[in-house]
Amino acid sequence: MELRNTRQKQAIREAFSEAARPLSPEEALAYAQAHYKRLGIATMYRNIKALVEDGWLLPVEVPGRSTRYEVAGKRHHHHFHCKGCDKVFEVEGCVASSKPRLPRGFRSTSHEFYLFGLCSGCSARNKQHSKISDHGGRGETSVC
Amino acid sequence: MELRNTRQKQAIREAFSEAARPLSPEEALAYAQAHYKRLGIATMYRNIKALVEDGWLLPVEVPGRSTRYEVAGKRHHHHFHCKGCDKVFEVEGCVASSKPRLPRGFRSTSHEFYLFGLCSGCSARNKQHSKISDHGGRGETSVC
DNA sequence: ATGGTAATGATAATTCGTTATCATTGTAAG
DNA sequence: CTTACAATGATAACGAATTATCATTACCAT
Repeated sequence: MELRNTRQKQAIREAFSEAARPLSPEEALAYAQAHYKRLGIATMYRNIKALVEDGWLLPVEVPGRSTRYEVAGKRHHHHFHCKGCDKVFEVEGCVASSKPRLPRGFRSTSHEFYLFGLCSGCSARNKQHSKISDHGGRGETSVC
Repeated sequence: MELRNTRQKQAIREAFSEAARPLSPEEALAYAQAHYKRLGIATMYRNIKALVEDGWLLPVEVPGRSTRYEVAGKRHHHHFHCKGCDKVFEVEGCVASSKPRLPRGFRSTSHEFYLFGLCSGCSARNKQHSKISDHGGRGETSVC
């Protein structure tokens, strides 16, 4: 398997490379169809599965949303989920220092940090059309 | 609606109060049936929905899992998801200080921090029966 | 105690994301 | 150029979580 190099596979890899943010299968389909119009959703699922097994893609599980996928090998980072357009973005840096105290006997092996809010596009759109429901910061976020 | 005080409703509220951790509808059903045996799952879903609307319950969305619910009004905290038993626990304290830098125009309104690993029960069980797959810390967790 | 009706319980139906099926297509080895 | 068969595309099927349906139950104002 995965021995023939099809236009579909190329289009799918290009989609994830270009996007530079985690994509859902449906989102990836839209991006990839810009490269190869007749691409089907089944092929997208099949190839995502294969690319994850190959280690080329990594699943990104967002709370309350379906799984997104991003190209593997990036520096440690976290994710921002836009409530407006439902897109997920990468966030550079990390929530350094502090170490949460776990109850006795608990062993933690990994963690995830998510930010929620409005991306630049939705933030601007929101500001134009209504004055309410925008209580965000200004490029920075206080953590707790 | 929500004007009659049934044994089912009492049992459901007691279940969430006693558990002191976020419960899935199925988990909550098991707890509540200790108080009222003939409780059905449909009633659980109906009441969870009502209690969320009332603000008595809060949804807790865990990456890659179905939604859990916890009683509202608690101090700021985060969650620990046990890979062994799939239960979600509360974690006191927070990942203080640092502020991730967001791209221009992004506005963040909230955040979530998740820890993954093994709870005390699963950790002990794991240590007994096999020596592998436990690379956790000792009650503390380095963040990044 | 009685009765109107909110609430319940069993289960059918729905939704969403994903996987399976299978006839057809097109890559690439010979 | 052929040709085998990996891969695709359309869509059916699936599984899990949740919601809808509806006959029955039981809360509580009277």
